[in-house]
Amino acid sequence: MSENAAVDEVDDPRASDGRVPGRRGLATRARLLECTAELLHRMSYREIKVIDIAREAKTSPATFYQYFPDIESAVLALAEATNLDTGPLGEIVRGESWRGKGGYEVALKLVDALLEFWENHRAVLRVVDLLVAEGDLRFQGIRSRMLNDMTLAMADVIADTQGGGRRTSTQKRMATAGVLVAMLANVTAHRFTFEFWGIPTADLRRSMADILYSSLTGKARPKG
Amino acid sequence: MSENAAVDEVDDPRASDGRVPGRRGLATRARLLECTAELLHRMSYREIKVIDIAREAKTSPATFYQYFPDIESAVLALAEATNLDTGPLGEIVRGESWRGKGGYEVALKLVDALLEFWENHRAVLRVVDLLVAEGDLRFQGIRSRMLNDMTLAMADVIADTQGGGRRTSTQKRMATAGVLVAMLANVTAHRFTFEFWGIPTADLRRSMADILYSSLTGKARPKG
DNA sequence: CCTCGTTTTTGACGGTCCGTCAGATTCTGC
DNA sequence: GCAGAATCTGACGGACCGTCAAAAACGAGG
Repeated sequence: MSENAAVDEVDDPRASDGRVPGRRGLATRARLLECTAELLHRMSYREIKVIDIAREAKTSPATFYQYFPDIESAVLALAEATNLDTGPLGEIVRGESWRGKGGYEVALKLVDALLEFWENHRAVLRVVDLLVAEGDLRFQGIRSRMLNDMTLAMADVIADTQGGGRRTSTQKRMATAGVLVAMLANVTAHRFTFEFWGIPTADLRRSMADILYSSLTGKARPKG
Repeated sequence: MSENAAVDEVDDPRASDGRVPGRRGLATRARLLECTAELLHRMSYREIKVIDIAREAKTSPATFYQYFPDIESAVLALAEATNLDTGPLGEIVRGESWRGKGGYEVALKLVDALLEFWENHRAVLRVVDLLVAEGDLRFQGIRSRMLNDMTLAMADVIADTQGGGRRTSTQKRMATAGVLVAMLANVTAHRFTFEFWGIPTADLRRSMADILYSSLTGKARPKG
């Protein structure tokens, strides 16, 4: 029930009293989202209080509650509003052939694109991951939708390069693709942790490409 | 500074006023930890309040603060106290040969052991992951120590089965091992998410074993 | 078993942030 | 420039926090 309300909230933003906001209201709402994004860059999600957002937006806490039931919902709306389009990543997977010697280059390209994508949306993605970890289904949904395209593309590559669907079921290919995407997303997000631990990003990049290439094509990484 | 205080807290539990607790005090402290663990099974970490733990332990909030500065520290102590020994997992990696046809069986065995390990410590590990995601270095440390053995073991396997250290540097092998461990830990932890998404654990298990096997040995998964 | 110093527990309090509501303020069409 | 709708806000009760001084429980020595 509360979940449905939140979903509606995103599609058709209503004020807390059920009326549809007009120009001014929508502007205020947008300003609140901007300020939320701004604060996410400055401090960690857990530290952000409603009063902080209100102050930043030069308004009062009560106004915040006019548009969002809580901070989580505001961040949800922000994540929906942010352009988290991984289409280009899916296209890298699909658009070039994984067969032959060029395949490994595609793997590297995908890893690089993913690292860049993460860098561009660091602030929002960090919170999305966090709330997914907390088991929030709404954010689980955002994350799934975001990565779905890439996963499907990878499953296709597996079918293409390995037995064309006769040797493994669609479901098994999806499992492998899902595991790979989870790996990529997780390692990318924790790049800093690895560096702190003494593993440079360059090596990480190479390792991810190796694993990707061999798991998708079924062949060992080409030498060199 | 606050971090050092917390580390000391675990090694040598002092009360908030700096004195060392006696028998009765230590018993109370232990009871508080038990109750924290109990609550972690019943409700999500975020929902747990100091007053809940105090009520459960049949004491007052002030008593809680006598032994822990906050809930996070109590959970930290709990995680330290819980036996999170992944030694057996490292031994699976090291103890049997990955060469030849038996190698794939070892991969399956490791994945199974990991799934079981997670199941056994679900409540605590979930919180550890959560707080790592929030960037807490103390929990990062716990997690690293926990998975370290397995990572080193995997790096050794790579050296053993692929070129004996001449073809790749130690650092690169550690990067690959680190990525693999991150993948295993992450997928294992989110098993439920995958199932919700329509991917059964059986397929996940198979995919992880495939990726493990091919990445560690450099060979494609044996047929059958 | 009483006394006294030490350890442990607790009730009570001031503070922060939450979430709500009724009334004040601003807008908009006429 | 007025009526009614839309938007904003000050003020409040409530949950939980973290602290402190004082009460209670303990236990060693007489």
